[in-house]
Amino acid sequence: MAIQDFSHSLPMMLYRALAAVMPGFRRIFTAAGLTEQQWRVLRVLWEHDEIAQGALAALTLIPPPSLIGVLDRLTANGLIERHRSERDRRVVNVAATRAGRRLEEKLMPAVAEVYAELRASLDSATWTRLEMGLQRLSGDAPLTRRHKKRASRSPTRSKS
Amino acid sequence: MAIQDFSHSLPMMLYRALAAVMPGFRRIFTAAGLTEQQWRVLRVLWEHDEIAQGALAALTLIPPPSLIGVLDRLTANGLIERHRSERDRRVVNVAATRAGRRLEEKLMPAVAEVYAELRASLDSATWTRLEMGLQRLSGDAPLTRRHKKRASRSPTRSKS
DNA sequence: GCCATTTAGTTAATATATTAATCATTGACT
DNA sequence: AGTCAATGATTAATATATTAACTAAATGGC
Repeated sequence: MAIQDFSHSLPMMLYRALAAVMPGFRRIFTAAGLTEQQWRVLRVLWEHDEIAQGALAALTLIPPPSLIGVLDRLTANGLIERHRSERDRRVVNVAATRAGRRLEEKLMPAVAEVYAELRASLDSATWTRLEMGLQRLSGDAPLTRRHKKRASRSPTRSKS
Repeated sequence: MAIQDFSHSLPMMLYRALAAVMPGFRRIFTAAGLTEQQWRVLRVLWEHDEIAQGALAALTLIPPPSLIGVLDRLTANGLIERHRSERDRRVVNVAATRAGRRLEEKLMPAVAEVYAELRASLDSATWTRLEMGLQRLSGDAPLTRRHKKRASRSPTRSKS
């Protein structure tokens, strides 16, 4: 019966949640001349110094064919650089340029502020349960707060 | 601090949840020669007989400029029809053709099955809390189970 | 050391998203 | 009636998503 009502199906609720949440952030990106995908790439590069395109695609959730064009435009704007790996010549590593890194200080404060407002729009229990539900959907480890696992994937990965 | 870790930001968690959930459904659509957006349009038309494009865009979450092309292709495939309203000649009404309606019986069972599996992959409390959190994000009425509202939007709208 | 297989990127073709601008029609107001 | 602002749909330009195919480089046998 739940699925009968299309508008209240889980996928549509997820899409609506994104449609409600993203415009606030997007305003900041576009004001800086960035698309959402370009922002995501930079956001990851600020946490990683140098990263292979495959890993970048996985972290940004940008499909590899789309990533090509996103990186092309970021390169054209002088925000990133691509270096082919010497050890494995199939791999292309990506890094932010100085200009790309400078955007972090320029944009993160405003984004953090919008994020804080978003966070404040829900009570803490609802927020936590929402995160938990989303993690379960994504196949992530349950991660109940009480028995928190330590570094289930990469060993002692810092959250820089 | 939460926002520091990009991968666990709420938007990325929403995107990851969709990326985890949609492929199961998409397999069914594409096997029937439909895109996800075309499916969404049909899904709404099965519940509505006839609907204006603006309302259709809102219900499917397909932006009006994109909807044009989606409807063009559905029309080309004989699954829908467009009729310009006589009362208000700006309005274009959309309806499923017989072929479009036939797809409901052909596809809904498989989709309902995937949806049931998805539903079963979470315990009922987690599912309910997830839905609640998503509704709050979307600015929907809180809708706590205990004090359920009756038909807040359209009066006694059937959930056919 | 050679070959089949796999892996990391890339290209191609089609469909959709985003933003701004345009067009016809309607409604309100004078 | 006539003008103006608002509405519903559409077009245009650019960016991204999706799927399949393709290339180059590495890897695991044999």
